[in-house]
Amino acid sequence: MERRGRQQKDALKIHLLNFDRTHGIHYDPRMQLTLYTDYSLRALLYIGRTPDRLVTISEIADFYGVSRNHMVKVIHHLGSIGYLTTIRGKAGGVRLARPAGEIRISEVVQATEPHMDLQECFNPHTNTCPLTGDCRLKGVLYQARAAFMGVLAGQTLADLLPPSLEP
Amino acid sequence: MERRGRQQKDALKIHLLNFDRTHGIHYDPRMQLTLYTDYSLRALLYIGRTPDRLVTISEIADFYGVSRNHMVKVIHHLGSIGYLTTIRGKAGGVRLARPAGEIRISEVVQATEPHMDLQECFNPHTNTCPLTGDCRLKGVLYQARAAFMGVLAGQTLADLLPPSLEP
DNA sequence: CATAAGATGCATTTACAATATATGTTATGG
DNA sequence: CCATAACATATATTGTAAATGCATCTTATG
Repeated sequence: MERRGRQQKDALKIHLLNFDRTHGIHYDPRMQLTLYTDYSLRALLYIGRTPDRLVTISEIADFYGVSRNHMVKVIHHLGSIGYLTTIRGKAGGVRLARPAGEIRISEVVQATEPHMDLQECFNPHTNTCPLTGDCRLKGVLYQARAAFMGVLAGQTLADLLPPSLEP
Repeated sequence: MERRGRQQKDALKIHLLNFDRTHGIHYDPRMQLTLYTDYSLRALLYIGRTPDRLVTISEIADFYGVSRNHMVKVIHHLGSIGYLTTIRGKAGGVRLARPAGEIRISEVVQATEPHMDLQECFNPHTNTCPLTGDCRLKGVLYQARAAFMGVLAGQTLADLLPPSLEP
């Protein structure tokens, strides 16, 4: 609510599907990463920028001014898939479980953005489009998605940290 | 509801943010185009495949088995931005307003997918991330998005039609 | 002029991202 | 050894907007 709420309260809101040519305002995208992925990347950035000590979830959430509950789940997930070492108990906290140079951004996005079916036809289980099989659009969208992920595959967390933190 | 509804009723549903490691099921993406864009592209495909006559909105909606209401708005919008010629009245219908080879897929997506802010920091008006300005992630995501759109920019509607329809 | 087509606005539903709450588990430091 | 501070986990609630439905208007033709 926080993030999009402000935007939506300020703006005249006419949904695209309920498009009103007298106002002609378009808003609200879908080609976006979830806030969950956003927070995952931000958490890694923060932790990567603080390599000398453990950081707590509260610290990260406070820094970004976001819900601690969200961050708890983000951190837990990143820990469970091997990006973070989490240490319970008093004086606990989290740190990177691998060198920043080995954390590939495309992999983080894939791990946090469960699937990236751009269109209905990407999921054969739910697809209903009768053109499937005789339609070249899907292939093109696949290529586009591959190009997108290809850029992210060329970057690691280390590449995204400030130069001063480079080894 | 139709499209995602089926998928969601069949599957065990545990939201990623409410991730449950005992089940461990991830679902529900966000890196996807809106159904609105989906329908826009499908409508263009159908109309492009029927170059010899006018087609009606009902015909398109029936073909794909989707809401006619949706399709009405999609067609109207595509008409208002110059992709379609719409003809009212009895014996009316729609046809392409330009040759299929001049309808660039990237432009259709941009016209129907209003903005594509992958992350909060893409919109300076609502951004709250304190790293902005000292964070290299945004630039990388920009590059990735550009790569995505670049692939779509290399394709026109004509490229997506069956070979038999090529001039 | 009845009818079949698109145009338009508004109301409703539903999904789910986001958030909140509650409680459990672990480990340390005094 | 236990109070406390940290992460772990499950469930419930909320808010937004995508998706859909419905009603009516406008246009043109056979």
